[in-house]
Amino acid sequence: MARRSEHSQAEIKEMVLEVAEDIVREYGYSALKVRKIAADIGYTVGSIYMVFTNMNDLIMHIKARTWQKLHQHLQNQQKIGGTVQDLALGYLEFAVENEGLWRMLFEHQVALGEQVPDWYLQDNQRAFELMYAMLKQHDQVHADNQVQLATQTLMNSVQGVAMHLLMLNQSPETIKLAKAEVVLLVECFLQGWSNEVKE
Amino acid sequence: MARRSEHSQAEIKEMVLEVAEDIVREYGYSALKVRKIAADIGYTVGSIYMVFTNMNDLIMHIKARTWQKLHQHLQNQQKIGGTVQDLALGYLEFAVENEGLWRMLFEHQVALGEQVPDWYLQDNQRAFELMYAMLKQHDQVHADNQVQLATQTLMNSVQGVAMHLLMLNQSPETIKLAKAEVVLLVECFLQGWSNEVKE
DNA sequence: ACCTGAACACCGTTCAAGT
DNA sequence: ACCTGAACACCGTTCAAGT
Repeated sequence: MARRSEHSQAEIKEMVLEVAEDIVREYGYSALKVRKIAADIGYTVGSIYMVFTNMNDLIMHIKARTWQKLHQHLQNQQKIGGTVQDLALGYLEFAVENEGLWRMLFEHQVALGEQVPDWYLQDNQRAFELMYAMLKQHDQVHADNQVQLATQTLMNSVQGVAMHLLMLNQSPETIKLAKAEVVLLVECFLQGWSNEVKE
Repeated sequence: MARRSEHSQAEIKEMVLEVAEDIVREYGYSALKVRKIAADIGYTVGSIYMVFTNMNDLIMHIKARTWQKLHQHLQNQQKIGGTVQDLALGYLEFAVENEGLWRMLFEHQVALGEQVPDWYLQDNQRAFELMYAMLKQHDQVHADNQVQLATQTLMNSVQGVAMHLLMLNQSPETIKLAKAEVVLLVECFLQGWSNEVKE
């Protein structure tokens, strides 16, 4: 036993992430266990601790990758002439289509008072960049930091609407309701924001 | 051993909820364990299963009580002439002051595809009622179901902003930022909403 | 150097056995 | 009828021992 060297450390790391994501997609975050991951990649538990310091580390990497996937999703569906509303609805769509992974972003939290790693926050922030660019483009009156604040506010709001949807049972009706909320949110917020007086 | 009858079932239930909330407040949801609860109330593990069917049941009751606490908090701080913004900032204030309990509302989720109990949803909804009343009062143009939609949208949005705050480390600066986001959100949303054309 | 798998401490839940 | 506490299955993590 031992010393198989069939896969490099990097390959094992990728395999772990891949099967872990499959588990979360299919059975949800609560079903994610080391032994299950080990069995699925054909190694034993100890191997996972060669490539991740612990479960928390592994989970943070999956969460970071989910933000990357969201960014990708928003980028892919972005067309010329795309609106802020399209972007917000794209976010909601991603959450619905990736329920398990998306819910895990919030079901798992660092312990009270613990720090979130910097590389994680970067991937989190990057998913908001497209919204910043879009607001910036359609606006002349606000300063950069005001656009930044509006971006954060709007994205966090959309997140809140999506969160409420996924806390209930997803159904065609609840999804329709969440979409209506996002549409109303974007519509009202943008109108109010563009009417804001310059300082 | 056994047959102490020092406390009624109802009393034990209340004691369990009380110490469980203390644990979550101080150490967070991840520190909530049956054995710890049992030790804190001076009973053994088995006793907890006399009054709750399982941990999930206990947790759902704590979460329901947190919504009740939020409702209470909003009701208490409501003055004559209070604005929508005051209400939204009151929500944020509650989340900051009750970080552990509030975070648990979202850290704990029912399993993928599982149903949320009805009595829980009722307590959740009730915390939104004050906002509905306030929007209704300051508005003449919208139909009831439109006011309902606006209430959901606004409350979920505030929730999203608060969630983002509590995912990071709470600090005077991040709290100030979250407050600014809530203020901007309410201001812009309300202005846009009141300008909406009647159908 | 890489990987195993037994061992450890801890977890939620059950239930026969005491009073 | 009420409550105990040992037992069970399962969990994340470690690390001496194999190749």
